[in-house]
Amino acid sequence: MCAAPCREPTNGARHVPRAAGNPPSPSHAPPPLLYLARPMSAHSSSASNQSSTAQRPTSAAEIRKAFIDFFVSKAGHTFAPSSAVVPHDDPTLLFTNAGMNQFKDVFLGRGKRDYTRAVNTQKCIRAGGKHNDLEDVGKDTYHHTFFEMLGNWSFGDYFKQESIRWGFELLTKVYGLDPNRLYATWFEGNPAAGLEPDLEAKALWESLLPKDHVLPGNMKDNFWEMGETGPCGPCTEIHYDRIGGGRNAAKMVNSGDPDVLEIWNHVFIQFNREPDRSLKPLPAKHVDTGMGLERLVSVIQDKRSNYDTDLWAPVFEAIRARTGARPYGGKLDDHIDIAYRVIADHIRCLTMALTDGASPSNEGRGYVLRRILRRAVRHGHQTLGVRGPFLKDLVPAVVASLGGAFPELAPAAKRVAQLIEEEEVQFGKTLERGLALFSDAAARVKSAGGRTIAAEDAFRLHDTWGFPIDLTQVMAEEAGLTVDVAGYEALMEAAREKSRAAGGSETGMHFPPDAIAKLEELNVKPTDDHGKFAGKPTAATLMAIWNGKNFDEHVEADSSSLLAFIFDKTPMYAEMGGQIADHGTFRTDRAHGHGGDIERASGGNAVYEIEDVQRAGQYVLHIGRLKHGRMSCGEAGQLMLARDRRDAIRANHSATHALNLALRAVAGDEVEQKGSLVDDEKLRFDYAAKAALTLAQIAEVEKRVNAAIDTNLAIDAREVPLAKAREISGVRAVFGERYPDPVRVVSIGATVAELVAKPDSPKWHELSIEFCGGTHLTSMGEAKRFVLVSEGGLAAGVRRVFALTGARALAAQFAAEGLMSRVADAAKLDGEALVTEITDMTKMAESLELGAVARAEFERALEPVREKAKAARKQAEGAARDAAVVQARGIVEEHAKKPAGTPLVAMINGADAAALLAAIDAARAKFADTPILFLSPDFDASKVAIAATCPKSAIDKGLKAGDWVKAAAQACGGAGGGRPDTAQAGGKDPSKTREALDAAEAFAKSKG
RNA sequence: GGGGCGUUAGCUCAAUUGGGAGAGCGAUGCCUUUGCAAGGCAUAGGUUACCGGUUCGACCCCGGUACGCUCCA
Repeated sequence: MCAAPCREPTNGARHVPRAAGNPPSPSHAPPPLLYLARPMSAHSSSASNQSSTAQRPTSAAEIRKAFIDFFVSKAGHTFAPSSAVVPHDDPTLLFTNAGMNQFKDVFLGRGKRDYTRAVNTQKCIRAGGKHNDLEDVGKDTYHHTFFEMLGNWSFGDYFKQESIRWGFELLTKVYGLDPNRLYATWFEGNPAAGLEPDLEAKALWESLLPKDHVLPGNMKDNFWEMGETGPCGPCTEIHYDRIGGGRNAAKMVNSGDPDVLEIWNHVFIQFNREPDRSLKPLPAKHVDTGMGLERLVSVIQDKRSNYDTDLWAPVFEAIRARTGARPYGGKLDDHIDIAYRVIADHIRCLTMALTDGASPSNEGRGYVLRRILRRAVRHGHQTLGVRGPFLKDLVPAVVASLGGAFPELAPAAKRVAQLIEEEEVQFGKTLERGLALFSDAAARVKSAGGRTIAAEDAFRLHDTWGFPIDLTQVMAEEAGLTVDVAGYEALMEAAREKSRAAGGSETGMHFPPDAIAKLEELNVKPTDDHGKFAGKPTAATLMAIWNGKNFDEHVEADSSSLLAFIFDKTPMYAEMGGQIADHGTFRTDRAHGHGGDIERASGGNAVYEIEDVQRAGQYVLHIGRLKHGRMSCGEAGQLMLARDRRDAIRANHSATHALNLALRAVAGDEVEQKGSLVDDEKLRFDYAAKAALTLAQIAEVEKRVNAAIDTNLAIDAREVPLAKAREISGVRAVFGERYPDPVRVVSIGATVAELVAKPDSPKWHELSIEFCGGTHLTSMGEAKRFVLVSEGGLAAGVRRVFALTGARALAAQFAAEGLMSRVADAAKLDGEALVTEITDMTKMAESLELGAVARAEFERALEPVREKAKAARKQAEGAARDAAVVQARGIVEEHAKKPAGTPLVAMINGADAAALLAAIDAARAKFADTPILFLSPDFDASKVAIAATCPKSAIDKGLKAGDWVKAAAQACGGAGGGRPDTAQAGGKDPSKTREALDAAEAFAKSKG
């Protein structure tokens, strides 16, 4: 049994061609390898005997398969398919960024699997958040936004020895890598952090590799942490020297040399990082390894760059075919090659993410995707000279290269391409607007004789129009300008700081994994929550009291501190599956049990109010405050949930199921649930659909759900083995969700027994049958009424509806009826009353909860009433204007008798500012060279409107309209102003109209 | 989650310090033309997203709501 010598001397002799220009190969083959692999431990030797004789994997697909096969056959690892790259059940995570994500709950001690060893290739995206490789993509040969992570795991099963030995065996015997080119690092310890060196890993590696290939590493490189808090531990990294040739590359390990690269990391999880930064040993030790497939393939295929492997070739070819660019040349500093790498990487990432249910948007992960798409589009347009949407045409190439490993790609390809195209078109529009803005800024700079685009402009282009700084720079360059980049960076930093400073704080109860372990130590049994569906008052015993840091034996009333109580059993529902938690109380009554206690003096009864219920592993935490008395562990009492709240939640949850079915019937079979939220006030349902619901469709959906309520369909829920449940025709499961086995089936209109008895009956397609662990009504009639209150877009291709049931739905219906009759009555009103009634009803409609259909009907009914008010207003305005003009004509006639050029000052009745201006126009038509000032008192509104115009001749003499009206306005308690040629003003005291007229006359004379 | 920006005629967008809401395209009508393309003249089309506030006066300033874009976490 030998490792390297069995192979032909490929890796050493056939040298890697340099990416940019081929340097001469080394002139010699490496010396024969002297190293002899030590015998594997008995534990690990048997399963892989055939692998040394089997065909060595070379293509990416074979390499991927070999990894999985090795661990499955080697030691009973279970193949756990890649979880979605969009983590549906972990809001703390933007994208799945490591293989261990789907096992996070296991490491945290909150979840269990029915296996202790797992293997897979995980779809990962690193862009945004803690791991952000986006900016590096394209510039080098090994950063990717999307990549596959091969991994194997032990959950409290094997540890360092097996992990390292199997890893070595896989690399050297299955993949045939030269052990003389492998290096391993081990954790050197950190006295400051109280961490011992990992001498076990060191010794293991020294038994496999030459001693000078086994290197110590520090906290940064060899101690892995999941996040600020959480599971962590020392790790050992395996590095590979691409050059080889007998050299010792130890110094290049972890030094950034692209030829000596980390290929596999084995993490030994044995601690938990607490919020106070201290480390606590975990109850069970785990292994978590990760090896980047793309890198491994480049090593095995003996390519210098990840992009030179068969994983990328089809995508590059698609880019070339679509854009007409010259073929990919593999050079690092060539713009066209950079564009190839960026586009290829990004389209892979987008295709995977969109397939798994994400979509570009303006926040969160959708925003990251938008940025990725735009970056790819820019490289395509600027460098490769494409016009119009083109990324969408690359989707099939990604499907072709990865569809084999990820079967979900092909069915989604069409939808994904469409989403990408829409987003490309949208970006085109944004670009156009930004371009116009840039032209403005550039023109300003040039006309001012400058050569530098101001930092403010560059920042605004970026911040408001999404123009990346490098794009602004390129465009400035083309216009012969530069950009104040330093100033721009400063503004960006200031904006970031502002955004950070305003960040909010989180509240809630921290319940770390070792608290769960402690509960087990204390012999507290898992909470029996079988009663949660019935929700009946339950006699329960208080088993543990968690105060946020420790477990207490007793606790005194204190409304300010939040506690978590664990009972032996509970009727309460913990927040899960989009249904919020129950509220309730736990009461003890000591007075009956023990006579003469101190507690008796203080009333005896103790009350714990439960504000939230959460699951932690097998335990149910009842989070709340002790309002009265004192409580101790072991004490018995009564657990009671808030019944009204529970009933409202049940109604909303059952209605959500009925809604799901109705939507499918009305909007098409492709309607797919994307999420839902059920609480005591409303229900919210997100689903994938191409188009918005029309009003008629909303009405139809309501009709169908209400029909289910009116016929009082019975609801049944029962646990069924998962495989059997999946056979039921018409059953719907949520995308990306993991279901337990057995799974609970909730059916409306047929019993679960009937479904299981005849799973393939086509009848079931017309019923709501869902996998669901929530609380439901026993029959639909209890929901009383269903009203869909709003429908809107959440992201491209995703719609969100809100709906009400029960009393709230009836109230919405009642309010709508009231509003409609008011509209009918309003048609009879006119004048001021009509206007205020319209405003009032509009405000009412805004503040009330109304059905979407009712709201639209109200708007439609109100429309003609609005028209009427509008017409009346226009007519009144016109009449006022006409009246003012008529008066003005009379005044003009009178004034014509005076000497030409005499300023005209006069009063007009019943004119507002606009009418006065019309009057002035009429007068000016007659006397083009005469200063004119009109005013009009309005005793009802306690106002005096004033307007004036001055010809140029008067202005030259110092009679400016602005000053003139001011003089008049001051005489009647007002103010005003305007330009020299026309001005308006107003006074507040109509009784002083005479004084105002006199003041105006006097002012004109003083300038005359 | 927190910022920034925007919302004006059917469309694309203007509107100087708060002082009389405009342009181009489109629409409609008429004229010119054998017809088409086009041209000429004229007309209609606005609660300046919505609700409040400040002011003599608000598209403009302030606050709130809705929707959209965008940046940062």
